[in-house]
Amino acid sequence: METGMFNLFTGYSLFFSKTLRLEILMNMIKRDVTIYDVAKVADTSPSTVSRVLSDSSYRVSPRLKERVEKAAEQLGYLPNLIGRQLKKNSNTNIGVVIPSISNPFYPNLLLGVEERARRSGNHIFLCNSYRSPEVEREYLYTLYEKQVKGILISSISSDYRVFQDLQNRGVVFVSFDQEMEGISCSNILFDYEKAGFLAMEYLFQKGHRRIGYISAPLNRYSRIQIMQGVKRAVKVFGLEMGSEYIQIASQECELVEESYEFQNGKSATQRLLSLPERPSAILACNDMTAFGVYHQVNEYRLQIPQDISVIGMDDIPMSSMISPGLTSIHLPNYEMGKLASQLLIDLLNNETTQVDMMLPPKVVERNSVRSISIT
Amino acid sequence: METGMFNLFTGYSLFFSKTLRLEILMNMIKRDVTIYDVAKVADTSPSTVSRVLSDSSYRVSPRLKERVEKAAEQLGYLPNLIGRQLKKNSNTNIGVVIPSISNPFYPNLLLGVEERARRSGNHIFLCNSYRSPEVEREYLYTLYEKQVKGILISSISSDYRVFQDLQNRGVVFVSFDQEMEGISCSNILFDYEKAGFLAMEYLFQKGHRRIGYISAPLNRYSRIQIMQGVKRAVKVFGLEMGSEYIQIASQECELVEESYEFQNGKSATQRLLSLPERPSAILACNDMTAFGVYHQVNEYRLQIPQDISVIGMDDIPMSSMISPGLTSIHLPNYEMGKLASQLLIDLLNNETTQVDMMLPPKVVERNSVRSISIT
DNA sequence: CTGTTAGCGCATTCAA
DNA sequence: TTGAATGCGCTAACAG
Repeated sequence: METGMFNLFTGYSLFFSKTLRLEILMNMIKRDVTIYDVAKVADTSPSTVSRVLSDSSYRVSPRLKERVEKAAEQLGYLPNLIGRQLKKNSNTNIGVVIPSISNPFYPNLLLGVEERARRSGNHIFLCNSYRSPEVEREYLYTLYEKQVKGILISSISSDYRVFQDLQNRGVVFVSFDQEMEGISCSNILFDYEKAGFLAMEYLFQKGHRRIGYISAPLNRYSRIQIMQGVKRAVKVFGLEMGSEYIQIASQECELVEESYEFQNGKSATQRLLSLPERPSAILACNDMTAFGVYHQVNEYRLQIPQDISVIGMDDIPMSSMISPGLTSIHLPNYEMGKLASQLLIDLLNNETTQVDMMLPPKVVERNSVRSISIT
Repeated sequence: METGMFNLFTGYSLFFSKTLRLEILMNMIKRDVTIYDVAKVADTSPSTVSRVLSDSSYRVSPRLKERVEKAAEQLGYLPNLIGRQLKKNSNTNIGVVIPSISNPFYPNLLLGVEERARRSGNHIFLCNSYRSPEVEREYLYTLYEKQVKGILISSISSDYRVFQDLQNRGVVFVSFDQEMEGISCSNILFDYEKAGFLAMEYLFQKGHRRIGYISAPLNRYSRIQIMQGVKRAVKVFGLEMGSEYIQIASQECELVEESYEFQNGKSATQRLLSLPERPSAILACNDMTAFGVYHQVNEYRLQIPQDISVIGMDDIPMSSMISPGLTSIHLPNYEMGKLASQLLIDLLNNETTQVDMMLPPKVVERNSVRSISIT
């Protein structure tokens, strides 16, 4: 066994073999092992240990390198990333701020974010704002205090001073699914206008002329855009749809969002089906609302799509499981998550500059729309 | 305007008014403002600033305190929590490790975790293991390196050396939904055995005697427990159910879990409906599987619950939106999230010791089970 | 009550 | 190629 006896200039090693020294050390420390401990065992300096173990590009002789690695292994050394972070003023954490993970729109998106972030060693702070500007604001500042440099956000706030402030402090934002007006940052959006148009076009091509549209309150980017797409389609295809066919929920408490949208779908459908001239098809502003339509149609003892056609938007996983399968406009949220994550990381590394992205929707055809032969 | 002219012992303030000093300072620093900057402006020492701004219990005179707060405000000071963390060797981050957030079982659970964590200033690192032991392992070690002291986990690994190692290093684990065998940590579980029994009991009381049970592969705590509950019910109620009524999927690729479960529900239903003596009711090991049952029953042009009854488990949000509403065994996952979070935080604060919790299921009655009059 | 000082763990400049 | 020294921002002895 190689001993430290020959290392005349290190006090410890003069008397004890390396393994003995190791044991003494390990008994002495209840605290975590640091590069100093590793240095002691490997008979070198902390700086060298740092060079070896933080895979810096710095040259270290193979012999020493090996000694350090062995010592680190023996001691079960794991780096303290907080120390590194304080020193380097950089980290591998990103914040994701969304209204609520319980909205089925987000899990897949988040999966995309995480998948991409993980590949570059990044971790995700998940922040649910619960649709409260105060909670959102609080989270953003805490993230900043935790030195998070990059934040992915689908904001519900309209007070952009917070973002302005944090941007001035160096935080990089990428906004997704919601447009951030009045502030300059990268946006990743679905082309909701096109989505609205596409849905109407699809129905038109299937022979539908009297179409009901059900929307949640027009207080968000997505909803406003869809509405515009719908209106454009009405004009382009020369549909004669009175305003009674456009059901926009009045703004209410949306605390439990999913159930709210389901209810909205139900009640709006009730109104549409009570019209003197029933629509032959209903477009819902999202799938959850479409499920409300399904439910109400069912209560009326009508059949989808025989008696009435339904088309949704978002294409959440459930839409393929329900009977009949819900035809829906697919918004690629997993891809959006990946792109947003990628973009943010690139921005943080100065590998790109601000960009806006627009993701195209596409129709996913299932069994909830029937063809009408035009007479 | 109060000037520093009278503070004879501070070099700076001898010559400049406070506001001037402030401006000079703010121009000089492009970097973040620290307690040293605040101290300079407030004409005091960093330690005093720290005492004031980190709401320590330390007494500081009201006058000085106010001066410090004003200076901090003027400078827009925000604490660097990394510095604090390095010094105190403690933080307010907790890790949550789950198979995949896209499984609709988890979002509400996570919401509970986060809700509770937020109240104590904690942040959530979300880690999806994708059902890969390697990914899980990697995440756990990175969390440790980021000095996360508490981890909530629904583990898919059976190699407990990782947990052992990290526990030795001081990490506190709370396991939820999956039992961690061979390792000593707090567990929060649903009483799946009871849930299985309850479902069967409910069907029995509704007059059902020939019941089909559809399970995913018996490779997890939950599934094994449910199976036992089902078997106990069969015995207790004296049901004569041949093994052909118990459909357990063989172990396959479960990569896209939700769609897998849906498919499993479909194919198992097909087999059950082909039996010479059809079951009058089907119990599915979770709601997603039950949706598969719905789908297949629909393909057979049969009606739920008139022709066949269905009962699920988990009570995911979708179950109340589908038609007919799916009767299901409710497992309180939001509450589980809150409890797990609470427990972990208490453990970290040494305010409690290791405990196991068992959360009771309960039946949520909707419209997918009919009463059979016994002849 | 207030200030001086040291050090948490690490990376890096500088000197050897 | 290696090591000594410094400081990232903060808190907590300790001294006054």
